[in-house]
Amino acid sequence: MENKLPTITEIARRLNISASTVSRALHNHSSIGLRTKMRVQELAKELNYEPNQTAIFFQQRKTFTIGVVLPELSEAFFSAAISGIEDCAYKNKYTVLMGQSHDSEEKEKQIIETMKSHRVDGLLVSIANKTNNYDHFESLKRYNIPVVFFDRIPDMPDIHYVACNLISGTIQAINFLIKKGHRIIGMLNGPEKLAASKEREEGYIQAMKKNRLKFDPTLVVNCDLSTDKVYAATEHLLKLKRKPTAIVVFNDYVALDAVQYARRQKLRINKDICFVSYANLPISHYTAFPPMASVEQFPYLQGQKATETLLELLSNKDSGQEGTNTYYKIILESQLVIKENNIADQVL
Amino acid sequence: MENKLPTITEIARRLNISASTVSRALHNHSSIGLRTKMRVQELAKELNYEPNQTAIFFQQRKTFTIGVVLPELSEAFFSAAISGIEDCAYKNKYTVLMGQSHDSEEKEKQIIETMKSHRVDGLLVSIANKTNNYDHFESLKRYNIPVVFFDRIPDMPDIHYVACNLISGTIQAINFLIKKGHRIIGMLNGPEKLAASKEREEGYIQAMKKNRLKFDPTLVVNCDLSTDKVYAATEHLLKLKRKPTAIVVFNDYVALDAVQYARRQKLRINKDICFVSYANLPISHYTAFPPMASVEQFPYLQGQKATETLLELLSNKDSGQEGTNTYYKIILESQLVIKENNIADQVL
DNA sequence: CAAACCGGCGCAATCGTTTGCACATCGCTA
DNA sequence: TAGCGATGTGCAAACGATTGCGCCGGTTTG
Repeated sequence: MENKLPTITEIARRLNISASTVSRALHNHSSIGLRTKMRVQELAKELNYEPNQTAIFFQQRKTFTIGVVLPELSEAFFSAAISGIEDCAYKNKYTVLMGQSHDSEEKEKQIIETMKSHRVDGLLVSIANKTNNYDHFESLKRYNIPVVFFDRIPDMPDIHYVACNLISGTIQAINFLIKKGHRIIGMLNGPEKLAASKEREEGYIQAMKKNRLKFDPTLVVNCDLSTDKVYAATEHLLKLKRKPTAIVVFNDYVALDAVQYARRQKLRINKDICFVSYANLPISHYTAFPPMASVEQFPYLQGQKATETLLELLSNKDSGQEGTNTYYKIILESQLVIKENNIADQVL
Repeated sequence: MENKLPTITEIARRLNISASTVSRALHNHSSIGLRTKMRVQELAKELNYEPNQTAIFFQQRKTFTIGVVLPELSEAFFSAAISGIEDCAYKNKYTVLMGQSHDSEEKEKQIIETMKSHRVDGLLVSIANKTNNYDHFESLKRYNIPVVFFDRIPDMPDIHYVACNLISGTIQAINFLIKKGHRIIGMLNGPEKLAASKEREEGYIQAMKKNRLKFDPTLVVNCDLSTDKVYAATEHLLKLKRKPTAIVVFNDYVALDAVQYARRQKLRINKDICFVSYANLPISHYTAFPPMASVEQFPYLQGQKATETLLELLSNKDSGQEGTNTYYKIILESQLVIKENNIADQVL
């Protein structure tokens, strides 16, 4: 029953020709006679021949596989991103090898090792929260394995990346709040060293300046994104003497927790306190107190663009012209989405 | 700059010994002298040697890769499942190749082909909604590539699978509703041919019987899960002469839409009409009108169990004893989770 | 008529690793 | 001194596909 997969040699044996002829026949090589081609292709189909990719990978030093390393598959942002990655890779006949770092630097390193030994052609990486040391990426460079970072970008020179410009989105968000009459606006930001956090703060500062409002650093708090810390950070903001009437929150999940906290304090959402956040997750449609607006970061698109970029790097590499020291830095503009039909505004 | 990856042959050349000795030294083979071992391992470390997996895969006819095929990566259920799969695979030194069918049979077939040619050691599959024909799975069997299905199980004999027993969960759900005083209970079910739909209906029927209530088939409607169809199905149920006071809905997402529809009809949720659903998604905590209860299906655990099962099949295969015609049919019990702290019950 | 050419095909090397087997060297025993 | 078992190492085949090169026979060309 052990149905051996047919090989090119087997076909050659049956037809009394050489393996090289079979190979060329299957590739429609011009130097093979029509009769032979036909015979080969017929038998190949009959035997259900399929080339052994592992042999080809080995021989060609190319696996048509890209590795994806990201913190958490079950987070909506990343699952949308990987969906975009997989779709794009699939269209280009690449497959996707996956690993999640769970935000641990150690695991990230190990995954990169595994992927390297699997000889992925290239990597897409969204780095772990806790990663401080970037040696493992440097080593990839030495071995000429291209990497495109997306969303969570390390602070390294000479890298390719795709990211969303959060500055513009943040400015839009602040402008929106100011137009609504808010003057004291807090920011519940993520971990300080994330570029994403820095951009949010940068946007915040710029927007305040443009609106001729004073930038008050005490209104910006950083925290990691665990529920406890979010509660604490929200508490901190709400207990300030200059108490904000609106808070811009790191993302929709965090906003849910912040809202939760505020409600426990008997604050009326959208009256006593307003929230604006990032991500624009579809679930917000259904939540009791969605943020008034959310900055869309287009994860699917980011995944897609990152994949396209990587594939381009790979094709340049194949065609020999590698030395080009240009680095792709692709910035998507974020986009503030204002929520209509806020359920909380409706009658129960 | 083109830093060639070091090979076993390179190490052998430098040390003036043979490649086979190097190979054995690196594997700590007992027949290699201590001195030689040391020298080899030292140089290997110095050169940062890493075995070329593609060569090993090729040689050993084993890739330490499992393929995962599922409908939609960005759905919470599947992203949790794949998270479990990846974690479990990683622990056992396997990597995960991914493909999403987007519920298309055609794409599912193509992905299976790709994975076959990538020589994955085995597959984990949750089948596409629209898959009717199972030939592509039969062919895997012929080639002795083990498959473990999870969650969405095809109606085939002699397969391995991991699934959640929804009957018990459904019975719990109905019992819960009956205890709350409901007598006319509707069911908004998924596509008829899904085993998951059948189980829900089966549970519904059993629960009604046990409670000595008449089973009224008109109270059960099937629909695909698009928003439009859900609206239509909800409308249908709510316009019945024997109008239900509670509805058991296919999953939390669908429940959100059903709730949406009911509210547009000015129905008061949890008063005029109650909902119970499946999945127990964390977002339900934050939604305005979460179902009163939800049947947890443990996606992460399912992924994990499915992976463990597959790995066991693989290790049996390696140790030669394949013929065993036993099929793993692993059933997890689902679990009704009753939502406390229903936001809708609270004061705005 | 010889030379050049070309279509059609096979030979053999290559990729990096593993592994069965043979071989050499050693000390030890009978 | 022959024989033996360890011990340590190398040889070579194998995995399946690709590809540069060369060979053979036939046709065209000068």
